[in-house]
Amino acid sequence: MDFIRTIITDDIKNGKHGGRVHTRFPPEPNGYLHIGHAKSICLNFGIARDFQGRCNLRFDDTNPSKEDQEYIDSIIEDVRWLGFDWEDRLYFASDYSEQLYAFAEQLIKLGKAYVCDLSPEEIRQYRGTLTEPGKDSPYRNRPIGENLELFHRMRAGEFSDGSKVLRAKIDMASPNMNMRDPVMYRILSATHHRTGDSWCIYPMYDYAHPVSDSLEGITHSICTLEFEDHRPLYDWFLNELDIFRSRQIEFARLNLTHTVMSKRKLLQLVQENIVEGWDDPRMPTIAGLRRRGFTPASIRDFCDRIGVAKKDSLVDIALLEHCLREDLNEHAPRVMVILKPLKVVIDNYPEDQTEEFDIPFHPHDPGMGSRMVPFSRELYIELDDFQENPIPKFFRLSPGREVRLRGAYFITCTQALKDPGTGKIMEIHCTYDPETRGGDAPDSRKVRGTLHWVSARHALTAEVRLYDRLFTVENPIGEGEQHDFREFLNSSSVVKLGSCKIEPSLCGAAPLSRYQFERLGYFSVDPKDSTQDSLVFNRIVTLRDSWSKIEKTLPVARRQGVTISPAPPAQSSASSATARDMISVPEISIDDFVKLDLRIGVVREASPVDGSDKLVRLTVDVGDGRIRQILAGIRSAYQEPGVLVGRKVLVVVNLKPRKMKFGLSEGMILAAGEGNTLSICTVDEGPQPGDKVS
RNA sequence: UGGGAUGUCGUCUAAUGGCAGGACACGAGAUUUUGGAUCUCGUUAUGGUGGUUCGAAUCCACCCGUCCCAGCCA
Repeated sequence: MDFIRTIITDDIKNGKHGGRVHTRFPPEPNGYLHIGHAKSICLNFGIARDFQGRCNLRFDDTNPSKEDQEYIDSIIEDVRWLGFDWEDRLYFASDYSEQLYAFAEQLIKLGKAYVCDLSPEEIRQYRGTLTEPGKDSPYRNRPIGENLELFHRMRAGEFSDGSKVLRAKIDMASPNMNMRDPVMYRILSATHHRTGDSWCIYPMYDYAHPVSDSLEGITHSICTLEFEDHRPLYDWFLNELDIFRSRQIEFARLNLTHTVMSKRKLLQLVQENIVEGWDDPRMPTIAGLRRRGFTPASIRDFCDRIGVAKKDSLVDIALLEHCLREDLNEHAPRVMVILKPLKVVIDNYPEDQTEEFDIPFHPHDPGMGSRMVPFSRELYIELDDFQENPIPKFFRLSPGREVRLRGAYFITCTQALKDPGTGKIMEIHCTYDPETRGGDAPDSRKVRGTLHWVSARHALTAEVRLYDRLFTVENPIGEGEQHDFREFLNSSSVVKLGSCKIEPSLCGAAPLSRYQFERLGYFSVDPKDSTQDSLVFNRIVTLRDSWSKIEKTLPVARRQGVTISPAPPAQSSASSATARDMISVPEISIDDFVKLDLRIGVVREASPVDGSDKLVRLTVDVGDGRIRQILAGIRSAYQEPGVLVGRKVLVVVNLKPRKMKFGLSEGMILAAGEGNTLSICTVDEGPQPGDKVS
């Protein structure tokens, strides 16, 4: 149970509010809701559900200059879609205008509020700073009668925008800035999206919110951490007015890796056409997630799992993806779609023959039924499922190899036809084994791979959009002040494939319906760009992919099926490693690589590590004023590590130190090669310890 | 440099003076007509230093790190 539910449980136990629990979700209609709001929605409505209470939907519409009906509509749609119900309790702070005004008059009469004629600039100056107290406004001690009269005239429209405000009279010397006579009302001659032109003064959040909560009998007013400093003010208004006392409780807002959450930055992405609108499937907005194909249940599950606390956090988007896959795995029907088609001709299959296979929609849920999938002599398979020179551990199709076509037959590749000019594979030829109909071998021989396929003659063509994370780094706004978050945009966050081959059962698929494209991921029908005869699919999320992990650990050259020929010794003076040595480094992106801080270091000591036959203990001076210990697995090449003393080496210095059995290792040194051909990259002259290597 | 918060595995989150647990991620294995799913196993944490106590993530003191606050925005 989270800390808020603990508080509420205690309140109920103590009979507070007669055991009544009433929350509210209070969005300002000035933007679209995002997944961070979903956390708040799930919290507020979830608490109401758990404690047999109620939750209101209330729009905090006190600033007509930023708000719009469009946002109200989208917010209502989004909260509903997430699966929550406010019954008849849809409220607007603007509905309380008269009450808010009357309470303000009451505070004036109590001598707790005054009309102030200072300009915005003067108010700022009078407020003081974080370390110095403010000073009283010259209008602070206006007589009550005069305040009342001026406030009436403010409402009547006698003064220009910004010329006067109503302020609470609290304490200009408070260490809490919010208590230094905060503004309660400002003059704003703007047309309000709901109240039109009937008002020209509008209450500020700090005043309107506690009063609105109180009016609605909200028992627990849950908001985010940045309002913690406002709580004394929240309580002050309710106390001075002596009205129902709601209790404000703050929790940490949601941050997600590989995206941004602030309304301002999301707006920027939209306005600068970095994305295609608020509902772009890459956006973390509810509208974007919905269009992408996310299920409301997976978002609710995610919000349950991230918990609620007061610590600032950055939740791994992998958790969201996990919740999605868990839901979709259970509920999405399986179909076969080829993203990048490669034609396969089955030479021993009769040219004019067609047959159909009855393939279930779900491997473990017979209740989902099945569909007939046509098969013929010419098929499409995935381009990636064929390699002429298969790399290690690749167990799909290659010349001479047998694989299973899902639910159909075993086929064996006999030949690959290449474009003589480019060497590109154009078409492959196979034979099939009629005895393996349905995908089982009568002699129970095994194949390593099972491929998805689509009959060429029966296939439909569709567009498929592959979406990926919007940003390449975990926290685009946390990379230091010299960086703009747009620097980290993922250039391949969307890849649109125009001529994908889909199985005929997909014909007429409904907008937003979700499928698993076998071996590829989960996809849904784009509701905006699909038409009756041309479907567009969005990739919601890939399948978990253990192959890509295997692939990443393979050396670049092997992965591409390149034969490495021995290279001549490198001429470079910066390194004694050869080109051949360098090529077998696992691939990382340039973005990853630039994060490495490589420095020249001088080896001061080098000795074998007792108890380890691989490690060498080095102490290295990298010019930062202290000597680092580095444990390196280079013993095989340096039986007598002493020879390294005095050499200049290349050190990665910005790594988190690793605690090893034999001590702390504070860096890595660059080495190349394998087995006993391994050698450390050394530098012979020029650079000094601490020099940056680029 | 004022005030308010907050520090537990890589990440999120439990443990309210008594065995530091779970989820995700990661790794290994089994299984598999999706390199999916499923199952089994595993690695990894109380910011630091003192103190109180039989016993401290928890209480106390000091230190350190991070976040928020000087809108007539919310």
